Amino acid sequence: MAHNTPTMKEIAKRLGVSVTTVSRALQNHPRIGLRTREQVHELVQEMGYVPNSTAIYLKKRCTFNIGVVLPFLTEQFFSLAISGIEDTTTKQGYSVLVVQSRNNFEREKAAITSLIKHGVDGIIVSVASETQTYLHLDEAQKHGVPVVLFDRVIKRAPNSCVYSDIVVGAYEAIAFLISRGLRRIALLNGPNTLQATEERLRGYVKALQEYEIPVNIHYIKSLNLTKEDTIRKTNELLNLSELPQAILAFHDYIALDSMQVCKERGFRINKDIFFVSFSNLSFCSYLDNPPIASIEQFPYEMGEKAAQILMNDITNPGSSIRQEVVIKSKLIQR
Amino acid sequence: MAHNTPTMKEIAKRLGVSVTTVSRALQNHPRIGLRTREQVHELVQEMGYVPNSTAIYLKKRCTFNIGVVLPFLTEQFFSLAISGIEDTTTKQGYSVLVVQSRNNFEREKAAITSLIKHGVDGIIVSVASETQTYLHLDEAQKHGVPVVLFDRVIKRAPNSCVYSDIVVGAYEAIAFLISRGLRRIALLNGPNTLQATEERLRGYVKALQEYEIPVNIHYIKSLNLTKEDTIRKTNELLNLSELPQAILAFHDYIALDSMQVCKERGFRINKDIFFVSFSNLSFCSYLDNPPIASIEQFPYEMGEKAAQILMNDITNPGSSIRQEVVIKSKLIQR
DNA sequence: CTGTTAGCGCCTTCAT
DNA sequence: ATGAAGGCGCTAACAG
Repeated sequence: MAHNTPTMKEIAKRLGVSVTTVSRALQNHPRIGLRTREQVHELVQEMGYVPNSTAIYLKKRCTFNIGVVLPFLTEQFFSLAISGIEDTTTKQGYSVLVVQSRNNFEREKAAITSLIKHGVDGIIVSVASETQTYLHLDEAQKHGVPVVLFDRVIKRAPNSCVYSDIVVGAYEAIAFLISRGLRRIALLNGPNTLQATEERLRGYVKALQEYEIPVNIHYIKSLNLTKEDTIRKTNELLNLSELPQAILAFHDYIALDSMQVCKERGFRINKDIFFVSFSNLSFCSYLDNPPIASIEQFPYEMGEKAAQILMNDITNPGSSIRQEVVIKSKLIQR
Repeated sequence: MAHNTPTMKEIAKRLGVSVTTVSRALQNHPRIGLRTREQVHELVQEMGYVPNSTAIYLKKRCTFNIGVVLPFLTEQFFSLAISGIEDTTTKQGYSVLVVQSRNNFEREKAAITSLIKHGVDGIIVSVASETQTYLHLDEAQKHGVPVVLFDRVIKRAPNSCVYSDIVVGAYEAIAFLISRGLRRIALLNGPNTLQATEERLRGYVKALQEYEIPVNIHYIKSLNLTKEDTIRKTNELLNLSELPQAILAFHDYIALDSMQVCKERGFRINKDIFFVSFSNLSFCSYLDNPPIASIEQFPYEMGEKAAQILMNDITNPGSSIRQEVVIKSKLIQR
């Protein structure tokens, strides 16, 4: 329970100077004797002195920690986003506190409270599928802790946010399938609480309408993102008298589970039924029959951008205006 | 740059009591007026007071943060381990600072220094493939920050560590292949710096010897865990006049890349050449031809155990004796 | 039951 | 060029 790092006080004592002098030497303050500065730096090396950022916090009011709250680290999409966040924040001396919400609203709320308690200087959030409100984000703002949302954003929230142009992505995916001569296209969509769900639907409908294909309500399923639900809804699609020829999945994980159901029921992937999905996860390249296309959303870049905005909000608390950044997605054919 | 959380001082002022009283009320100190306590709690709610753990740190000498350093969050193995760590530490009010080393020693070293600077109470490390020394871990110990290693451990290090019984795992994997009638078995092993590499080799050799199969030195390759190297070494194996019938891979990611090379060169997976690997990653179940067996290493449990040991080291700094915990692995046939 | 005092490690005026 | 003093938010003796 006790860090025993040497303190400035000890260095000062061994050098027979005041703590102030040591402090200034460490900050390369101009008005300090060259000789003294050198001695201090030597001793710092020798004693392995590390400044106590916790104490600095009390003065400067910042911990150089930021918090990240997201559904699952195990989804590559999010771990890539973390990498983007980490790379831009560490450059500025910030570390990253990671908490998983597991798509549970209560956990998400607790995570944010906990992060505030731990004194983070800012928070980046990708909300849980359950989350329907942004009041828990307000709490952070109230404490002067800026919040930036990414990917799973709540657009009516007052926070800056970074997300990809899902409507366009979904539109292009459907257009691609239609160009392949497919017309009966189903949509395994996400939970209705998510903005991203609505946008996929918009792109889907838009493309169908443009190509004058009637929208079949039975082809549109809303999932809660659990495996069981994916299996159930896929079976519902496969039980229809007018079988869909293709499925646009909410993301690759959903596609994978759905594809498995199809295979088990004797459908040949990308022959009897085609798949297109979001995320473009790298491991799909190992599949014999991956989705024929996937919408790359550049999670690393999204994390990067979100971190940049947050860093800016932290550094210039005054000038922080709400930003909405759209990362262009890209349809990758396989 | 400024958290504007209400402080105890303000609560005290509004209630016309001293800060101490508020402090005690908050801790449910026995010697405090019931009435006062209630008033304090009410005001805390109303003002949204959150204790400043940074300030508490100065007294208690603990930040309730722990650091985790590991190669890649994008490897499911590690993100599962994080979940195990997170679940056991959050129970005790600790948060997790995550830093990725990307298998680079310098990054790992910098990560540890940074974590110390951020005042973490303890650190959990899975070392980079490049790492050959544990001197950078000593630095933490010197600062009174306990360190626990997991999975990628350095066993001659003075730290507690948690790892799986790789020798047994490799042995069972090879025995399994032999029981399938395969005798020419190659080993795509990890970098020689890792303990885990040597252990895989031990298990491999032991099994072959027990079944009186000569060890062919050309069947044993040491990889640096990059994709390029995996491709190169797999090609070397496939160029041998006596082709291996099976390959034991360092882990599933290696197996996947290696399998792809085999496929490209016209070998049929699990017909012409069989694969077995470590990790038992969930997404392998989506493959048409996954490795016929994989050694499950229970990363979640490993993280959990490492966190438990660390929590104990932090809470009882005196009684911390070096522990070495072995998590039993399990051969999963597919 | 409550208040006073001192101090955790560091930074920042204000003096010297 | 250097020191002394005060304070960031909180806790913990020590007094009442």
